[in-house]
Amino acid sequence: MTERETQARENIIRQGDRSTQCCLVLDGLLARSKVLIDGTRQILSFEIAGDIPDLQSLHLEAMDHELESISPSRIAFIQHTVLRDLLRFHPRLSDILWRETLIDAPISREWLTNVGRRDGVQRLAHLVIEIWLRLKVVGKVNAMSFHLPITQEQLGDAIGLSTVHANRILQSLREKQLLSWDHGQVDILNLDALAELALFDPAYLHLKPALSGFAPKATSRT
Amino acid sequence: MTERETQARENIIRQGDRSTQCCLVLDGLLARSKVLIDGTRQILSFEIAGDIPDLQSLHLEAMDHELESISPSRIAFIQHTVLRDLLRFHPRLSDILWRETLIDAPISREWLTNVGRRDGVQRLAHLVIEIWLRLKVVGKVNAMSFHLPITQEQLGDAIGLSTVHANRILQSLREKQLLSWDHGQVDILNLDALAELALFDPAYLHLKPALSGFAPKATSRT
DNA sequence: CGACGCTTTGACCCGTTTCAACAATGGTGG
DNA sequence: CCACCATTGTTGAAACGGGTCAAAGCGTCG
Repeated sequence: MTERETQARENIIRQGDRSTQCCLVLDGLLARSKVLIDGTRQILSFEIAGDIPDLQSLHLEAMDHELESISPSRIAFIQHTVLRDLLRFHPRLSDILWRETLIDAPISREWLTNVGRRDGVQRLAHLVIEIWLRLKVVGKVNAMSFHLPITQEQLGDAIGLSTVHANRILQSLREKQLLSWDHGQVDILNLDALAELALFDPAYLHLKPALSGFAPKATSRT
Repeated sequence: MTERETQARENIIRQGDRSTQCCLVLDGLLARSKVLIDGTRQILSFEIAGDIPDLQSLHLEAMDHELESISPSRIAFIQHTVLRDLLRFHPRLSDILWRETLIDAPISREWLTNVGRRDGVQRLAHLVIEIWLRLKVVGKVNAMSFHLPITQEQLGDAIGLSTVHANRILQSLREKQLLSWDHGQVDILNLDALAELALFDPAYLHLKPALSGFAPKATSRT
């Protein structure tokens, strides 16, 4: 097991790579993304402390997407062989890691729904709440504020919008007094309104109930 | 283990359900989908013979999406308890099933990219090729033709478009002589052109190389 | 035959993209 | 310490893709 510091915008794993190790995010912010031949990019997820973005490489041969650092980060690498030995003798751990990889898919599906069926304002609101919740679970939020050092271009790539439009949507949410976003410092000013606007339902994150601490108004009357 | 025949448009598993069993598609066509509070729907994936759509329920408590039959289908149910007993004594099987669940995420990510970064024509082309390839692997295609009995409303829900626009895009692909689509009978008339148009790269399906039998022109010159 | 579900069409509207320019910021080297 | 350059954020105008609504074809089945 080795540890490493990355700079911002560093490529960690490339599409097509055949990994012999998994990486664990200790601190910082990474993103997984797909780059199409025409150069357009879709960010698939953000990876924060505690995430193991490429755990899938344990069973899938080639990486099907890129993994890059957004901000300077600290990551640990664990050899597949080591991990496999561990799993052989600790079946419980196997289940835990299996569950871990399972949560990838629900999040991707929610993002798919986000991009496919919500408009720009909703998409941004939804993303903000997701990140806030996930950061909260690992203790990286300060009440309603957190640090998300992404550019508006990256924001657009995450929610399937152009940079310019991402900017305009940010402004509209600021005008509505729903959030502030300045130099990567995000502040949720009205969580309930934001959640209702985004049609946010935290179920897809599969958090332990106690950790969620957030019962969205919008979905409680089903 | 029990077996069951479903009709078309039957709900198999509901969002929020806590399953005690997994289902295996023996024949037919199912879809997973999310329904937002405002009634809009996003289809997340199509499930064909050989798929185990809710294998995730083995480790995740509640379902985060719906599972419905599109056409009359045959499905088998296996109790979690039975499966868990099996896994305890056959660690190899555990790995195989783990790998199976892992492929969910890449497909969702590709769909996310599809909806987020491709235009309508590309989205439809991409979907058609994916289904064709997956059906081919399980021997359900006849050369370049296959059966995909979905309505244009469902098609729109899958690629994040309105029904009307899905219709118009279908027409444009027909006019370009790229495919024909009549009463659920799909015929790919020009695979290469379709793949290039869609920027299709089959890597995300994680098929064994021999099974793919398809090296898209568009990506081979990277 | 009539009803129903699905496909197709037209017209109009709106969200989003694109392009281009400009402002703010921060870092670099002279 | 300042001039310069590269990023990033912001704005406006015009164009376009896709959405919406409503009505009309079409096929199938009881």
